[in-house]
Amino acid sequence: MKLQDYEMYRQIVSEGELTNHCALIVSGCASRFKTLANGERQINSFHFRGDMVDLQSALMLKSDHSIRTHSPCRVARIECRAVLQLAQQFPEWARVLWFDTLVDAAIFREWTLNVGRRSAVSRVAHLLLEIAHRLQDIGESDGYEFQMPVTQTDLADAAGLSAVHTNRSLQTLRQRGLVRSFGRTMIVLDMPAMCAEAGFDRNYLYPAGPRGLPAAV
Amino acid sequence: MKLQDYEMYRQIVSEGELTNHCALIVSGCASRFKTLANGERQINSFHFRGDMVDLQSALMLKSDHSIRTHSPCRVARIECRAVLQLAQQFPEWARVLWFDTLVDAAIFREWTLNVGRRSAVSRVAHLLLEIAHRLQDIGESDGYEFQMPVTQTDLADAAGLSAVHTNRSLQTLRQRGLVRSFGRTMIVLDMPAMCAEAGFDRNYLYPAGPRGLPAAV
DNA sequence: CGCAATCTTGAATCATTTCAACATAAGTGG
DNA sequence: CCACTTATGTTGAAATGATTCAAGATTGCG
Repeated sequence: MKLQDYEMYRQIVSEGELTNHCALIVSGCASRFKTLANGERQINSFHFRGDMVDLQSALMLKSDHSIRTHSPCRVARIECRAVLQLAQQFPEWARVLWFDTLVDAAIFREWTLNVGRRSAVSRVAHLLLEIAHRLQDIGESDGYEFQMPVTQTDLADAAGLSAVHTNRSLQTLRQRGLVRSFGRTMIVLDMPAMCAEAGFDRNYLYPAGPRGLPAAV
Repeated sequence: MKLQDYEMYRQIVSEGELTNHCALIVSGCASRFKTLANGERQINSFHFRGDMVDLQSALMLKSDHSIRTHSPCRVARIECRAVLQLAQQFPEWARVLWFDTLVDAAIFREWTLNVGRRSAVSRVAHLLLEIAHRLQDIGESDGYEFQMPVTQTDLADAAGLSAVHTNRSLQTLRQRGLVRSFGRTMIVLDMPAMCAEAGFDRNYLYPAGPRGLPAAV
């Protein structure tokens, strides 16, 4: 295992690349994304301190997506072999890793719903609420106020919207008094209304844990 | 383990439900989906013979999504406990199950890209190509010709489009000579053009396997 | 201070949805 | 085998929602 520091907006992993390491984020914010031939980008997930991103590399030779930092990041790079051995030797660890992947998958499903079926305003609201919860988990938010970890352009790539329309959707949320923001600070003013607008149900982030096991990894 | 038969358009699992069993599809076609409060539906994946759908139930108490049949289906229902024990006792099995979940996740990522960033015509083309490959895998297609397992309305719910626009996108593909179809029969006439239109790269379906292991489950 | 990135705005265009109607196919019972 | 019914597919026209482009305002950084 080796610690490695990345600057803001650096690509940690590139689509199609052969991977030898899994990456655990020690500090900062990163995202996983895929791109189209014309360069359009779809962000699949955001990741923060404590997230094991790229866990799939343990079993898959090539990465089907890229990973990029949205801030300076400290990353612990763990050899795939080591992760595999862990899973091989300790069934409890195999289960924890599997569970982590299952949670990932649940988040992807929710995002597909978000991008596929929700209105622009709802999509943006949903993303904000997910970020609020994720940051709360790691003690960087009280669940209402937080520092936006990404730009509106990146938010747009996560929402499947243009940057301009993402901006306008954000304004709608502000005008309706659901959020307030200045600079990078974002504050959810009316949580019930936000959840209603977003159709947000936190369960997908915190699935009732492994049978007979604590849910937390 | 118990075999169970379902009619067409029956819900096998419902969102929020407590689950005791994992489901393996023995025959037929099913889909996983999530719904919005207003009833709009987003299909997350299609499943065919041999697919372990609902594998997540092994570790998660509640289901975050629903599963529905698109044809009469025979399903093998396996107790979650049994699946867990398998993983617990045999590291190879733990690895296989984990790998299956990782492939699932890769497909979800591709779908999010599809729905979030591709044009209507490309989305539909991409879905058709995925279905063609999946059916080829189980010997129900030569990769070009197959029986559409779902209606256009369901295709629309997978593409994140309205049924009407899905129909028109399909017509565009026909007019441009990329596919031909009559009744439920669908034929890809110009595979290179289809792949180009869809931005289709089969790798996400067949990730290079577990290190030192055959990829197939 | 000045540059570069990010955010915001307006107006024109384009893609997609909606609605409502009709056409076709598939399945059911007489 | 036909008439009936229902599900699915197709069409056109109007309305909506989102994108694009190009410009200006603001912020953060060196």
